[in-house]
Amino acid sequence: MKQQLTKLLTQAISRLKATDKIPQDTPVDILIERTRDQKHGDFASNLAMTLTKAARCKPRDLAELLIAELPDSDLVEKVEIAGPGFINFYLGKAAYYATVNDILQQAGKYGRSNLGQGKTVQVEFVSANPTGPLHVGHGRGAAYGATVADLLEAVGYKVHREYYVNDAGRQMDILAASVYLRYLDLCGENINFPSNGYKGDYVWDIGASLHRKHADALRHPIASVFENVPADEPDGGDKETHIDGVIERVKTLLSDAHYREVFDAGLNEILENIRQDLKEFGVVYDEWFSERTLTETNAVQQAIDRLKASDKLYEKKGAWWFRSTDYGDEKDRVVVRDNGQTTYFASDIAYHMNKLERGYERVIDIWGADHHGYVPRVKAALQALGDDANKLDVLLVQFAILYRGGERMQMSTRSGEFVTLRELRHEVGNDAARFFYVMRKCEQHMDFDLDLAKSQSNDNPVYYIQYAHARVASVYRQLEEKSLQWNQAEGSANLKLLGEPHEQALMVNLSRYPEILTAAAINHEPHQIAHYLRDLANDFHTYYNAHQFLVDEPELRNARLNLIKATQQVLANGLNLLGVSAPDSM
RNA sequence: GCGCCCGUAGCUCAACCGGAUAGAGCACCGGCCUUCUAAGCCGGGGGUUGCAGGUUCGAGUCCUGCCGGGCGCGCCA
Repeated sequence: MKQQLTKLLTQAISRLKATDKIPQDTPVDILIERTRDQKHGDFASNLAMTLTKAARCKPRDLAELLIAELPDSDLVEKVEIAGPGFINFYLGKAAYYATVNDILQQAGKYGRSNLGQGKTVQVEFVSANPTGPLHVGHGRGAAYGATVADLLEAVGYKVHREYYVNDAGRQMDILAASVYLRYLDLCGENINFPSNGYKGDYVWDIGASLHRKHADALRHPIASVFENVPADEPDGGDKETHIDGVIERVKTLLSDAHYREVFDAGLNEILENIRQDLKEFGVVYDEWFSERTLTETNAVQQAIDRLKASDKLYEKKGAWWFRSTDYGDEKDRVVVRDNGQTTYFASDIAYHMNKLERGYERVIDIWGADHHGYVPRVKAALQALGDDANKLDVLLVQFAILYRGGERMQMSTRSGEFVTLRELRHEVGNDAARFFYVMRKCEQHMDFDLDLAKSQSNDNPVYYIQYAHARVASVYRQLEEKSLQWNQAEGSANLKLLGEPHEQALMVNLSRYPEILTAAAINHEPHQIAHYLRDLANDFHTYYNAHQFLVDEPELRNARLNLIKATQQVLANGLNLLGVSAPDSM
């Protein structure tokens, strides 16, 4: 509808330009908005006000000129000037009857578009280190990322969903060492577990499966594992150097193959756990991209060489630094340490280079907000490599802070004291969790009160929306029990009988859905869908209470059945985009 | 100290590239089940949009400076 009105205004403008009422070269950006208040009609444009200066004319006078040049349209019933110079459009009822028919015809496709024209976009999200189960913080990234991806797909982009697996680096070595120590414990060794190791129960489990498979074959005396290792923190030492020392010893004692086996036991079990967890949450990926393959295929070295060749790196104190300050970063960043090892950042440069080499026209990274300082250096690297950094969008998701009993809960993976995503899902359900996570803008901090979500789950807006969907299904069950049938054609022919204010309001809201979906997709704002659905459900419940649908007159009955079927369809479409089920009974 | 995000009703949040009288839910008060599911509906009270300036026809929204909260500032990942 917006598009059609825009077309009308465009024609009016060009006619005014032709008569020099408006200078020919005036740039015109037509903005049409839904009105907030029915008194102002259905749509409004501020065009006359924005063109005031160029036309040297009062807004209201200009608005009058515009309206005079507006072509006729059967869509528009009335046009008025209001306030400081708004042009208000009042649509004829036929426009809304058409909406109901559209919805029933297009069904699951209603609201979708081809705005993206099949352009490829990669969405990378969650990408949590496989050092432990996903916690509730990751859950927000998962729900948000999955929905953003689905939204983009709904408006015509070709979407590739990807999880970047950090299966290399020090954190993974710490995990491997932790697993090995738990294994030794099960072999009967007496372990003083490092304060910086991973202490979660899942590490015990992995150690146990290792022990089931190898029995004592990988066992070494604990004394040799801690031989010459610097003291741990409780003993007056440093926990970082202590754990690094332990890792060194474990690597020395075990053969490469055995170390790799311990390492992979941890990695694979945790990754499988994450994969399953996300799948149950309705989050699936096209690709799990391994950081390790970047090293193995020499991609990291190639990226470094490329930067070196164009003088974007320099050597200082034995390390190689990237000149990210040349691109606006706060300081230069190390890519190769003085010990010869490449940094995580080096892998990330190679990874992002790889993303663009794969030909995506747009790349979206969804990160936790704590990584925001990282954005400038990644964009800097892309620029330095001669890529277009504007192809990359980094969306930062603020933390979800979990409260239980009014107390803020710790979410440290290392300590093993955290609420997992799985626990949350089991506690409040997948639907509620998915919905809650995307109810707020991603840059909003989120307070997630577990007690509230659990004890008052009936007040959860997701049930309110699902209930509206189920109620429609129930009406159709009643219809069947009364041995009546829904005649859609008859309903369609009698939509003009839907003159009640509740019916009008419902139809107006149904017609908004495509606009909401478009806006939510291009702005990466799933919460717009969530709020819209709440609104639509409200319109339906109000209507439901005010009027009987299964009336005796078949014309009116079928018209109403068409309307509520259309409503149910839009509710289902929206819920589906959010990864929330649309049940037929509750 | 520097950088990024946030500050809107008692609480949690909306407000469509700046638009008309800033809106919902929860909580609170009062009504509605003999009729398609009361997980619902109707009505009510609730606001100096953190503070102070600025930009303009118009500012919750943009700019500057403060105040308050979160996060980040490693040859960790």
